[in-house]
Amino acid sequence: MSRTPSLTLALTDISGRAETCEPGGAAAALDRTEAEKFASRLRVIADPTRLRLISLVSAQANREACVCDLTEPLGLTQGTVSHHLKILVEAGIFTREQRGTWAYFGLVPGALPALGAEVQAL
Amino acid sequence: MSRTPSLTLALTDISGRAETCEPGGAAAALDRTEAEKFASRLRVIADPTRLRLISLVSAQANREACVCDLTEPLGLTQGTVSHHLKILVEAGIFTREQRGTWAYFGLVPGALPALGAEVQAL
DNA sequence: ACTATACATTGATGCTCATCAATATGAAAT
DNA sequence: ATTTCATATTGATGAGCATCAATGTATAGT
Repeated sequence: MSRTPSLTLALTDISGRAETCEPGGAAAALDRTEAEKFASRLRVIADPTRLRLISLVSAQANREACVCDLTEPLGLTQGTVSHHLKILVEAGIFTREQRGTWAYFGLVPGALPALGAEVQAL
Repeated sequence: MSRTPSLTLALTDISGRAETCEPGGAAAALDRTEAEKFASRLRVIADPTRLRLISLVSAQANREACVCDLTEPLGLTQGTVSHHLKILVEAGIFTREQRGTWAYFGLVPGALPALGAEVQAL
């Protein structure tokens, strides 16, 4: 990161793609590393348990939930749920806030819409 | 499918979700089978090789390509490329048209935008 | 200090799947 | 018919990963 940060890169930099803009929305073909990065981000939500976690938190009243709220409706071990939550947090999809003994997880605003937009831009 | 097909299910039936429409876009939590189906569709594009196939075909002049055009830029075996193309066709993302000895693959219009919209609707 | 609760981590296990080499299918040309 | 080219399929192999049981860590309450 040797360049001075710009204030105008927000919308065009979401995908991490080059700034070329062919008509019709088609950019140049993805190289190996670009494809691997995008695929690994998609793999985060390409899992039934994590999809259910996302929809469970969304359906929650406060838009947040702790592990103990999530382990029972999923029918999975507490350790497994904790594992998936960690993946979602590291992917920037979930936030994690510790309050006393509890850890509350919530959706990062705009994360999933951004991912969906990248799929549509393919 | 015992019901008479309706002409008005188009937009609401894309996701295969129930027709409940809570304010804020949050639907009820996905059950196990719904989540598995959605995840398996996402797994199709959560692969670097298939992402590159999609972008390669998109970048093609005629928006279509045969296997021999794709196997070299990917640096993979012909059998492997054929394998991924089959998965993309079965997922409804690619079309396949046989012309003589060649098989031409192209994008199904609207397939990826629909998938991206479902991600955004999470 | 001790106990109980909430969450994280570790190690092991089994399944899914991407990839290759090899072979099969099928169509076109000579 | 035979050869050649394009694609599909099969079987094997190895890597990634979801899951569990067990254990570790930290916080709150008694």
